Amino acid sequence: MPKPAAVTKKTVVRGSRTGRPVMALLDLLGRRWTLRIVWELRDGPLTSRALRTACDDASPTVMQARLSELREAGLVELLPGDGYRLTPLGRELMESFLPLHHFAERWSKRMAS
Amino acid sequence: MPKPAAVTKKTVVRGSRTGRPVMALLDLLGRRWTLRIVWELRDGPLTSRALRTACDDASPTVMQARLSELREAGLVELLPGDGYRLTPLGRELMESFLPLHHFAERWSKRMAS
DNA sequence: GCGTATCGCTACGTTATTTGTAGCACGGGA
DNA sequence: TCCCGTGCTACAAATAACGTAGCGATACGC
Repeated sequence: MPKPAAVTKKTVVRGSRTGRPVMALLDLLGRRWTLRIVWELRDGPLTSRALRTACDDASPTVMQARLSELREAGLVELLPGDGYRLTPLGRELMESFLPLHHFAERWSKRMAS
Repeated sequence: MPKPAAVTKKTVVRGSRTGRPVMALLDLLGRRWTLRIVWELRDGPLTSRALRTACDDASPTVMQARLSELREAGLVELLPGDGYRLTPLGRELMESFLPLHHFAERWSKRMAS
């Protein structure tokens, strides 16, 4: 097993030495594809391969790693038959991200001008 | 590629920069230390070294790379004498991030139990 | 049964990114 | 002058991600 428990073993290390939860979240979300995965799951469950396709065909290696981390973080769950979906907690995360989505629109317009 | 549209649910955009601002933001923030830098600048300007110390002593190489990206994105600026600080736009980003900060608290409590 | 398809997931070699350490040029005091 | 602190960079080592292939399991149609 190459990567059994990344979140509770490494993430929390790098992020939460000070005990601030936001650091752990910053560390978890500051990895490639993590935020994207949550974002792509906003409209419903996706199979691992559909998720991979949705995420610019990210490599399955890192995809599985992120999914394991997100599952261990209680944000994503696997439903046999339907694929992956956000847990209620993961949905909270997604909704908390919405202001950033709206900011992206303003940011884009501001940068274009 | 192998799967055109197995999931007819959303037909997700492929390519982060093909038109959706949120993808560009996701791409920018999905890099190590980027979100952390914005977060650490929330209370005022910091010198590059103070910022590095605040960010768990991140290497100066990646620090400068992120700062260049953030400056190019119009989110951070350098004031000769005071160090780096958020631009008004960067402050908007930081405020948009606050819900995620609050979520982190709930997430931490939920995970602890 | 068999062949084929999908699913979640993994092995492994190659490539890209990050790290750690050292150091540069510049400027502002003492 | 020398000493600091600033922003910033070089460069090899370590790490993370990529890309391709493939596994075992499951579910179909034949």
